[in-house]
Amino acid sequence: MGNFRLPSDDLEYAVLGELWRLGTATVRELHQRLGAPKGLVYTTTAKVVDRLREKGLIRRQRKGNAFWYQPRIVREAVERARTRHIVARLLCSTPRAAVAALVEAVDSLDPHLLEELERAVAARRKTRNEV
Amino acid sequence: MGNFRLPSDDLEYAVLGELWRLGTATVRELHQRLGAPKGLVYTTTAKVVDRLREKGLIRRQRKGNAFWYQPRIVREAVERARTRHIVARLLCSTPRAAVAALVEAVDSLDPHLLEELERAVAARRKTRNEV
DNA sequence: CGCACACTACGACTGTTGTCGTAGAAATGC
DNA sequence: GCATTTCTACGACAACAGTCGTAGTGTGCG
Repeated sequence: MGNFRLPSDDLEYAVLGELWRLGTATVRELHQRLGAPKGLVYTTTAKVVDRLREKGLIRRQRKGNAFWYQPRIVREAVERARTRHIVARLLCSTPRAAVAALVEAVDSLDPHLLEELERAVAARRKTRNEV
Repeated sequence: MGNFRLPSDDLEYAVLGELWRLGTATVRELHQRLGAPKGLVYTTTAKVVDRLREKGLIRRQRKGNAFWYQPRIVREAVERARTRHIVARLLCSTPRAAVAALVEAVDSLDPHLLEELERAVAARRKTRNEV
């Protein structure tokens, strides 16, 4: 896996996420799914795509007159790294309180996810015990 | 609670967190605890403190020739808002996978926190059932 | 008094992201 | 062939955080 910088903010992640979902897409498709609904102009989306390419996160191939873009790295690796980074920052000061805030945030965002969280914790503990 | 913008990045949060911990502090104290260990110069810390004040997050009082700073808002409110914001961004694309990544991140950061997380989830569920 | 030291104020620069505009190249339609 | 559309390339700007330097204003000590 080559060098890459993690994208740091929302729009870049949204575009990358969409590319992971679609597998392959043109700027126009990404723009229609992401930029346009947010009221952005085409070139804004194009710029974001371009910067993702500069960062080595996606690659492209000429297809006709346009380019087709696709992710260059597997989703899981990036999301894990990103999540770890964010969680580390979240928990660094007062871990216990932060964990509680985290649970509360998940629940208030979508109560279903609290059950999901519970399952994930249980699964993780099981994995840990097995190994 | 007046208007304020959430601080967005690490150093600002670190300073704010330290102020919450200490209750009251001068720039020099904050610098000795945070800036100096990171190799920053005094004025860098001072600037961060100043920007926190611009954002309405802390206030100050003259004491002799220096200022004493203290938080203007309660820790919990800010941390909850911050956590919710971050978690929302984390979970927006693929919630289930993101929850798993989150659990993994917590565990890999500090295994003790996995148990803490489990307790927090249980506590949250209980609260929810009672209410 | 005069010098050294500490504190604040403030400007400046860099890097990053979001945002857009313009310009040029390529394809398409008539 | 020419006009319109569709891409890409790229420069530009604002906002923001981190970072530092300089200048001014004190306080205190010899």
